Amino acid sequence: MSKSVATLTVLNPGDAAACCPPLAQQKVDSVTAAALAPAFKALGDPVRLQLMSMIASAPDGEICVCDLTPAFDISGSTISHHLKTLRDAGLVDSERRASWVYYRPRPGIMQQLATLLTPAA
Amino acid sequence: MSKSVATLTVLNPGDAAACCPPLAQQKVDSVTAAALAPAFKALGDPVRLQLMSMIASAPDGEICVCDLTPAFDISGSTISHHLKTLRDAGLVDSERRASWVYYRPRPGIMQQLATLLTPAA
DNA sequence: ACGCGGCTTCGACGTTTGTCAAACTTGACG
DNA sequence: CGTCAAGTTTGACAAACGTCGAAGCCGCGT
Repeated sequence: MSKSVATLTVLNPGDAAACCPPLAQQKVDSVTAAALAPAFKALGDPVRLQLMSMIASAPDGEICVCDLTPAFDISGSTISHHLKTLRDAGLVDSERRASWVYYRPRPGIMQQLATLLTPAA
Repeated sequence: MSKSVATLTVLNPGDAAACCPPLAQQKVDSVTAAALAPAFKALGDPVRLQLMSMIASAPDGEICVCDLTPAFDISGSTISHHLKTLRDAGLVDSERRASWVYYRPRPGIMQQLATLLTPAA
């Protein structure tokens, strides 16, 4: 009911559809644009870009919110809000363990976006 | 007054600095995040994502606004506004020729973003 | 010189966003 | 239980955004 090929999986929670025609190769149709734009939008804030980077580069493949928060000068609730935005965009997953919540990058999606931005040929 | 190396040129009009450490390889510092986030933000709207695609995939390396506008259901002034956003983000260049204005992708920047999103190793 | 068509700029509008403080939820530890 | 610490949710608010129509600017044809 939803195709997944190797390292290239779906984007949004729910269905497949939106896959990865290199932006510069042919016009992105409006459906794909609507599906992919939110991911770029989520990365379009400096704090979230850093958060995403910290999560994606976490040595253990995941990182505790308690390790993210002190890296910024903004309130914990704002960090939490940004994390929710990343989650809603399908970029990360979260899991609660004991008192702490861990965030982990969602595989595939970054690859999808990278491919989209890749030069035509 | 601004370095340009092969296919990897600068991002913002004005200076270099922001280059391309694969997001998942090490934490993106706040300066880089602040420099790159606007580009993602610019791509974070469905209309602009399509516009960018149409510009980047233009057969002649450029495309007339008059060919962009009719592809959408929104007013010409809004299209123009979105194009300005893409221009301000350093993603495209524009040039007026006779009565028409042509947009062309700015080389390098897309590559930069793609590299940033590339998996760690 | 004039008008016209293509595009941008300006004002205005409702909506969304980023931020905070305060209230709430969840699990751990006495 | 009672409390405490870690995160999330809620409510509020100013700033930024997406959109439009109207006005402006710039080349071209007549």
